[in-house]
Amino acid sequence: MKIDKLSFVDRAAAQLRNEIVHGRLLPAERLTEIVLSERLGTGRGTVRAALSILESEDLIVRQPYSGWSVRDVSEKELWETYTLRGALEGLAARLVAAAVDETIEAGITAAFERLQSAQSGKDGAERVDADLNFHRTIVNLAGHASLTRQYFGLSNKVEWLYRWSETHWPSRIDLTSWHRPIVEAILARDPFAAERAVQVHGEASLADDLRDFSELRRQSA
Amino acid sequence: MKIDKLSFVDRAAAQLRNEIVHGRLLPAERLTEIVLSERLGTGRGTVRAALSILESEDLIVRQPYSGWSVRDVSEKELWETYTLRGALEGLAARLVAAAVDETIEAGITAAFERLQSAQSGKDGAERVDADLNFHRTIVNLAGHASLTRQYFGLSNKVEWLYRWSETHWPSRIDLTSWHRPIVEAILARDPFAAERAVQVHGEASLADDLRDFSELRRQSA
DNA sequence: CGATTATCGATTGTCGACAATCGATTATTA
DNA sequence: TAATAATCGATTGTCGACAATCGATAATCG
Repeated sequence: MKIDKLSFVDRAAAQLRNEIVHGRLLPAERLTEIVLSERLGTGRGTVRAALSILESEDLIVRQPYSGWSVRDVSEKELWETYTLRGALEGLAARLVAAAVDETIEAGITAAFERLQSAQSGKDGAERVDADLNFHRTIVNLAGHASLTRQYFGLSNKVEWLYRWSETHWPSRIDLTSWHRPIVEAILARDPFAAERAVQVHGEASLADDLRDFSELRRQSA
Repeated sequence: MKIDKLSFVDRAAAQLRNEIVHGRLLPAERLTEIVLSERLGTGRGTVRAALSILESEDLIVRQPYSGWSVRDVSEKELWETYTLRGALEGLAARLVAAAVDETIEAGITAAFERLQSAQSGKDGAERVDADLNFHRTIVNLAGHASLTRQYFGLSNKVEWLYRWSETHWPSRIDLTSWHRPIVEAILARDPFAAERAVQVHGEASLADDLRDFSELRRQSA
């Protein structure tokens, strides 16, 4: 019988990824292999391999012979992440809209309904989860393995930035109205409109986050 | 003084990447760490880290406790790679077209002129290089670090598939006419048209490669 | 005193040894 | 004999030790 438990490396990577994305490891925070090795109870080589994975996901940065650190947050980082997401998710939306069937319809509808519930509820964390889930759902329904793979890393960055901004400046955007155009375009089987809706959504999200961020900058300055 | 020579890991990764992209390591070929370790004259841990990098670039595949192998070529692989390239390069073209200045104009023009020279020349390898260079130039001019990074890995896959098809079925497409619409849209500072031109080009390239590939399949069957 | 060089502690880079797992082959047994 | 279990060689997974490099600080020298 084949056992498919995760390797130590994958588990270490998952834990560190989680800590970064949820802000328990702060932006620009220094990461030393031996310290992490002791904290995670695993060898340094293992930690090193895990850090290498997170580097390939662009969550951390390495300076040779000097050290690793969590990426820093900046306006440019926000802009790059959101524009990139627009491009990948735009492709996904186009593909999904061109291949709507029962499965896709059910998946999109369920994700959108979850958004609506979260919108009326008071749970801030669930709002964030539902939002991220909606976008990931679209990508996963596109039937494009490489895209799903690429998007995985990017969506972690999005989640990281999203939670960061949410922690410091909780947003009150209307999840339902912000996402409805995407749902409608997909269900209308209009690839071009779906791609466009995703891009518009991305630009609006970016503007929203950028406003929060510069406000935050102003306060701490 | 700071020495910035590449680490053993990076050098090993570069060499293996090169061998895969140029087809010296065949699609689906099995890679064993100890063998590579002896061939590259470096430790197994180093090779392992290099393989891990190549895996994150989607050039090779790992099966836990079983081994590594070069990715296999398939219609789906071709479709995914080219559609993904279209999305990323589309974003790049849009950004470039929206920010045309002397530098961009010079860069695009130079890349296009190289294409034209290669077109009239007889050197098949130079045709491929010039083509790949043109696309990479657009992305590099977009001023988008994350995009450049993501595109790096993807462009290696494109190069790999391109050379694979070129080896087995040299193409005689007209490089100049295939790329001129992109150049014109960018120089006309029309972001929308530039993105569209890139997508159209991508679809045509895909169709071209797919035709070669199925022909190859037919022959070996 | 200012600039260059040597030293030192801390951290990463590299390697080989040992353990865990896999897949195939052989042995066992109902 | 066919199905199941034990064995074995090959390969990957994990770890700790040692070497290389960095940045800062102290020492040297004009």
